[in-house]
Amino acid sequence: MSAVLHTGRMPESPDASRPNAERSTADDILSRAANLFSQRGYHAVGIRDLAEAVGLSTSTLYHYYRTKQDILFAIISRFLEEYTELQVAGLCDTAVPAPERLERAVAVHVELTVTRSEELLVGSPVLNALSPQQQARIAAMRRAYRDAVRDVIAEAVEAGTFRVADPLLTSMAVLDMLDGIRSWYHPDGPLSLPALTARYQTFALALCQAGGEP
Amino acid sequence: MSAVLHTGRMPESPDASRPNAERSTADDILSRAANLFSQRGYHAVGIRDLAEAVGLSTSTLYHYYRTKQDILFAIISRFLEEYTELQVAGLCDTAVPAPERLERAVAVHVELTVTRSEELLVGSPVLNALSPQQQARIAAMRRAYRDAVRDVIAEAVEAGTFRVADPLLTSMAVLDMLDGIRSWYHPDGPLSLPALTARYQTFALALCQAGGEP
DNA sequence: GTCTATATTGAGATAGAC
DNA sequence: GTCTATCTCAATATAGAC
Repeated sequence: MSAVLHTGRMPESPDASRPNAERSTADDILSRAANLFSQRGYHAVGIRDLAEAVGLSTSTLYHYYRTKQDILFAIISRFLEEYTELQVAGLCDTAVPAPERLERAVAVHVELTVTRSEELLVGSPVLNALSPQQQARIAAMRRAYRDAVRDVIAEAVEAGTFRVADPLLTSMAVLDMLDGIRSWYHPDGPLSLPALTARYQTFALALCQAGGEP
Repeated sequence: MSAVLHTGRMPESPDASRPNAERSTADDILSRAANLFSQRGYHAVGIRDLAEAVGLSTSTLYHYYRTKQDILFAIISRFLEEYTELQVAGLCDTAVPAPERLERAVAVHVELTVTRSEELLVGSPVLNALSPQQQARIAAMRRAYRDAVRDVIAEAVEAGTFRVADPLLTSMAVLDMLDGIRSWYHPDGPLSLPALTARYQTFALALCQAGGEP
C-alpha cells in the first residue's frame, strides 16, 4: 500500500513507468501552487507569487490554466479522485472483514493526511473560492467516501461486531476526527506515523463500539 | 446552562439586564459581519458589502473599526474569550466527577457550535488573515481549552475511570470530532440538538475508554 | 456619527512579439 | 511555450464636509 501512496504520482504524468521522468510544467505549477496555497492560504497567494515560485511569467501560467480558480480545482480534484477511488475500492472489498476494512481505511487516511497534506484542502473555506459546479464535484467525491465508510460500519453492525446507534453519524465523527489531524500534526514531532496510525485505528474502533440507542 | 448560552449576549452590550435594549452600532457591525463571513468567506466579503448589509457607509464602518482585519479579530476573540472562560471553569470544577465534567463540556461545545456557528471561525484558514499577534492570542485561548480537556481526561485515567494511551492526543481527537460538526450540521435536519448532544457525549466517552498502550 | 467622493494599491488576466 | 508590457477593475482605506 505504502509503495503506491508514496510516489505522489500525478495522473497525467508524461511517463509514470520512468521514476525519474521530468515532470511536466503543468504538474510543476500544481505542486508549487499546492505548496504556497497550503502555507499562506489561497487568497494570500498572488498570480505573481506563483509565477515567481515556478520560475515562469504570469502569461505562461495562463497558457496552462485558464484561471487561478482552475489551478485550485485541479489540485483538489486530482488528489481527491485518486484518493476516493482508492478508499472506496478498499472499503468495498468484501473479501476482508468489515472492521479490518475500516482499520485499513484509517491507515490510508492518516498516511495521506501526513504525506500529502498540501493537496488536502478539503473541508476548508477555501472551497468557497470554487465555482458551484466545481464545489459540487468535490462534494460528490467526499460523499462517496463517507457513504463507503457508513456502509462498512452498517455491515459490521448487522454482523454484530459493531454497536452504534447511527452508522451515518458515526462515519461523520470518524472522518471529522481524522481530518482534524491535518491542522496540528507535524512529522518531526514526537509522534511517528505508525504510532499515530495505531492510535487512530483504536479511536475509530472505539467510536464504532460506543453503542447508544438507535 | 442553556439559559446562559442561548442569549447570545455580547460582553460589551450596553445594558445586559434589559433584554430588549438597543444593540450598539459596533455590535451590529460584528453580527452582520459574522453572518456574511461565515456564509461567503472572509475574503469574498468586501467592505462595501458589509456596509450595505449594516445600512451604513464604508466611512462609518471605519469610524468603529480601524481595519477589516480588526473586525474579524473582534468577532473571533469576543466569542472565544467568553467561551474559553466558560469551558475551562466547568472543566476545572473538581466538585463534579471528571467524566461528568467532560460530558458537560461536550454539551456546551455542541450547543455553541449549533447556536453560534457564525462566530465560530476557529481552526480554519481564515485565521491566516489575522496578524501574528492576533493569531497568537487565538491560539493561546484554544490551547487553554484543549489543556483543560486533557487534564480532565488525565485525572479520570489516574482514578481508573478512563483508559487511554495518551490524554493529550485523546483531547485532540475529541475536539477535532466536535469541531467537525460545524461543517455539516443543519438545525432543521432530522437530528435535534439534544439527540446530537447525547450521541457526541457517547462518542467522547468511547474515545476515553479506547485503551491502547501508553 | 454619518455622509459623498476619492485616493491608492494590488489583484487577476490579456495583447502581441518572439 | 515563453516573454515584456499593460489593461482593467475591485479592494481597502481616507479626506473632509455636515
